[in-house]
Amino acid sequence: MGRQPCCDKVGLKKGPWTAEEDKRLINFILTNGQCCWRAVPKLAGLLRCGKSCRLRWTNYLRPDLKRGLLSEAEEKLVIELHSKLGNRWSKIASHLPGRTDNEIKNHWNTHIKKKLRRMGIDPLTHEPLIPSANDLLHQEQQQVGASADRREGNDKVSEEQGEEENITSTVDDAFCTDEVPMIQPHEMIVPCASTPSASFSISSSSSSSSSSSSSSSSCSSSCSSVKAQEIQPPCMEWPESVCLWGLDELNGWDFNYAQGDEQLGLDLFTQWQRTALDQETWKFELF
DNA sequence: AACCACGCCAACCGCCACGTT
DNA sequence: TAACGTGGCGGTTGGCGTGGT
Repeated sequence: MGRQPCCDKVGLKKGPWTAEEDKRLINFILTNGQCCWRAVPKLAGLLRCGKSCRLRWTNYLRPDLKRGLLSEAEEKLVIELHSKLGNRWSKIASHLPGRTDNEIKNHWNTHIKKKLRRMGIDPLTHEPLIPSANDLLHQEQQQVGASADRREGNDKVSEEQGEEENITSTVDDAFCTDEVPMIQPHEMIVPCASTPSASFSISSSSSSSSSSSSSSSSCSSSCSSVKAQEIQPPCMEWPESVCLWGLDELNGWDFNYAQGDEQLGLDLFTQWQRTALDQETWKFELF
């Protein structure tokens, strides 16, 4: 039988997304909502497969994403959740608003794993590591070096260990997954007073990567019934991530590609730019 | 300045689950 | 119930940036 590829891969672009592609994808989703990923590239004028578009949106372009390193609290949460859920990154991500499974997975593999190992904890089982003969030898050699370091004044290793023992113990004491607040769609995008009637909310289907069922249900509705003309330009509070793109880039964007509702797209982005500008100003004031 | 090694992270790939026909 | 289509998930890869030599 053989499985069909998710899309016709011939002639499709791969690799890093360009600003222009991002523009098109964002504008398309702002205009039409998330629907039928397979059709998105065609409709948005992108030479990408639908899967790639979905990944780009959920992992990078979604307006409710937090950027930057995970905070200590978030890290604690990830460790605790991982001990309970294992490598079910999307489930873990659903407990961390604004974080994606990919991001958490990356952070786990690059930071947390190492930390846990340094603490003598198996990152897979969360049990204390049973060192092999080789490890013991290696450890012994390291301890000689470490004690030399300590003599120099900075006891980095023990400091770090102490800190992290603290982390796990506090997590064990205080944490309960049931108590983790889940961000609600309406909490991500705050309607502005100026457009109280705005019914359009992209967050309704993008609250988290685990909300697959809701996303598919919203898809069916937005696919069939929502026309671009019916959509009020959304008024949203864009997170900092959007602002980080820099105004020059935003101002340089144009939305004149063929399929879209050009005026609507323009309105949407004018609004986006304005909000971005506001937040940029706020950032400047902050610094 | 040039080279190399390493770490990080965005993106890809393949499999799976689920819904529809 | 089987076949198929689609979206989602988790593992892996490769490009890029950075620090060291």
